Amino acid sequence: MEFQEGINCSSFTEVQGEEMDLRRGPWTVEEDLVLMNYITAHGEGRWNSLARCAGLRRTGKSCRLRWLNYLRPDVRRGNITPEEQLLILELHSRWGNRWSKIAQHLPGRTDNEIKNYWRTRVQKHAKQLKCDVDSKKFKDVMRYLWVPRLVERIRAAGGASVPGWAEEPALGAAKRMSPSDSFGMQLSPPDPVSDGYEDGGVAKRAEDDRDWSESVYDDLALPDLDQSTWTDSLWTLEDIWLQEQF
DNA sequence: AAATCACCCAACCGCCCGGCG
DNA sequence: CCGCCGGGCGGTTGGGTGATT
Repeated sequence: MEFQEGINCSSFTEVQGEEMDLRRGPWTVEEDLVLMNYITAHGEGRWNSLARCAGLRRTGKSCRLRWLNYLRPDVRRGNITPEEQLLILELHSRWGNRWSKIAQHLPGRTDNEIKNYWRTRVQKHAKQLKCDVDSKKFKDVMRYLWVPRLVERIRAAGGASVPGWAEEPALGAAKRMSPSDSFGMQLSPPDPVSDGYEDGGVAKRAEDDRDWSESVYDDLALPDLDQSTWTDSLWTLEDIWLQEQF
């Protein structure tokens, strides 16, 4: 891959651009280097001309995506921490699928990563519950089972698995979302030992994804109640709790 | 050991919006 | 006002990989 940085971009005509067959698919190490070097030297923006001037046979969009989602120096990768999960749950409940907006509150995480997390994990749990992620049923399970459990995991881990950042905002979110410990407990949460959360935070996805939802949901005994009444009462209690807090 | 399955995630696609001539 | 273009966003897809049979 030749590096075209020296070429005057204005002389790099549209015709040449059109004649170049654009590459697609996975990025090579060489392409990554070219892109990083070019952005280091010239900054980002103007992605189409950037792609041309850097000598990359990629669309501007492709370059932008590669930079933002992968090459940017401050990009964090790896498992989503419980703190981050908590924030995602809370912010999604507030803003819906506004992934970029949500990502702004999770430093180093990209909208793409959060979106992937939501689709692969959260929606899967909803599927296991045979309901929609937007349904009351799922929101209740999230709020009264998932969130308290995440809070517990964060506390058990000392609440600082992401030094300097996640501790406060995530627990703040937890406080806003979780009515109270005692309230959570009244709902007879499942035995943590039986559903894969006893490992003290050594997050193995298989354990996270173990089929907890059915047994968990059975514990709630929802089918024995009129569900709308049940959920309505939960929301009411939540409102009361919020009023008490603020 | 091989085949199949399930999952994850990087990358692409299509749409939309705002700026500009 | 209109059309074009760049950029951003959410949705979707397909390859890679690890788990399971």
